[in-house]
Amino acid sequence: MTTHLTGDDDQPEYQQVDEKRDIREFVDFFSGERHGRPDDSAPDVDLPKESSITESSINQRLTLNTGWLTEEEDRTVTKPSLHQLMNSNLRVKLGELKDENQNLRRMLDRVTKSYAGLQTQLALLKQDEVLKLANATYCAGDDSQERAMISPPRKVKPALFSELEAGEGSSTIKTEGDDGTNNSIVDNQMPPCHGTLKSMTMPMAQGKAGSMEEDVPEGSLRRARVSIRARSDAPMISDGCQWRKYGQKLAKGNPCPRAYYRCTMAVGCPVRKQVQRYAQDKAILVTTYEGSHNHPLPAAAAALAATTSAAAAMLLSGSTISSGPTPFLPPFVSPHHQYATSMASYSPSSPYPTITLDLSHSPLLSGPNIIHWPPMPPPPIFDTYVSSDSHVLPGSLLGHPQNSHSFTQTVRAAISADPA
DNA sequence: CGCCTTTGACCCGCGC
DNA sequence: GCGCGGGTCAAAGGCG
Ligand SMILES: [Zn+2]
Repeated sequence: MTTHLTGDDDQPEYQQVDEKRDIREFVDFFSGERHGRPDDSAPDVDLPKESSITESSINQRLTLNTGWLTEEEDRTVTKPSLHQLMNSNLRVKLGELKDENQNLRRMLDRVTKSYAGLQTQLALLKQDEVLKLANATYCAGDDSQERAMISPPRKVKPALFSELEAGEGSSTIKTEGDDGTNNSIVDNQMPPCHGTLKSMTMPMAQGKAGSMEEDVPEGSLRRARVSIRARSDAPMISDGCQWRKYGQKLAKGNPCPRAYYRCTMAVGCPVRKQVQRYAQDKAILVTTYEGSHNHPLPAAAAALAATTSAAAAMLLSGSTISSGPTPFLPPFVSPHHQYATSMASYSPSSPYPTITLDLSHSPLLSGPNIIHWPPMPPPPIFDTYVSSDSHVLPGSLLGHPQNSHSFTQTVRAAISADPA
């Protein structure tokens, strides 16, 4: 599991290099989106195939990603006079786009770095935990959770919960408690490196039965919570999993009821999630995930899981270090970072350590309803890069150019709510 | 017909 | 022991 990570030091580096390319494409894509419409229709990225070199390259990439765009442009630019006019316009636009691209690129860079850092931390934590926890609780497969177990009061029973609030502007992830949940599967929280892979590969074999020591003794108690916040109009976030509502209650402090969902993708899947809205700001949706899936997850779900786990890891690592009750930023995230892509905070409110990841300023999040991500994330370009030899999923999140893409997608997807 | 939501009852831990 | 609050169960009904 950690084998890969060991080399983290190096990884990030070339990752970046490779990433730059991807980022560029990525960025371009976004910029187009922004200028155009928020949604799919947006592909209007009207990059002309002007004369610039970069552009051509960009165009190519775009073409790869979304070929149709270019075509459209072609059509539009049929007339000569129009052509000229458009050219100038386009140039201006291009300039703007470039700027934006740069900004976005930087941001992405940071995000990527943060992510890499998280991964590293995760790996380290994992190792530590394994040693420490050896008997304490078993952390077997899951990574994310284990870090969660740092050393909270062990009474917590519920296991891992993560709330996800999607929003355009901000999203927060909280983690609390430790895991100890079961077997290894872990779904949501798993980092791509280990977890995802595992979960994907291993069917539900373990379900509940698999784990022996686990927590079952008390009756299915788990410990570890991760919460994510985002703003979304939709009632629920589309995370790639299928859920069945099994209960609803009014939270005492909140006029808005809290809904309880259970994963129905597999029969015995222990994963649950709760969705809640803020009374004051109904635009904010809080989704809490708990448990580990005992079945393979769709890419989208996996990505989200990875994100969550990363957040959890960050939280734990941070809490361990600073143990401060107040919000803190992970080491790898520069505080001054204007984008403040992710922020973790420790909440004293709950018995367990609670981490909050705040992506609020991340522009990436800003599209409320984007599309549903595809089940498998193989964007054209990336495919060529990665899918050929490595597992698309895990690899992408881990340390490939893709991961930035995946990450982003994850977030966006998370945000994009499902109009259920 | 299968899957899902709804909804009140029920369970359980916790504080008094 | 009691009340409270959070979480879950399961019957009943809805939907495609
Ligand atoms: Zn599941």
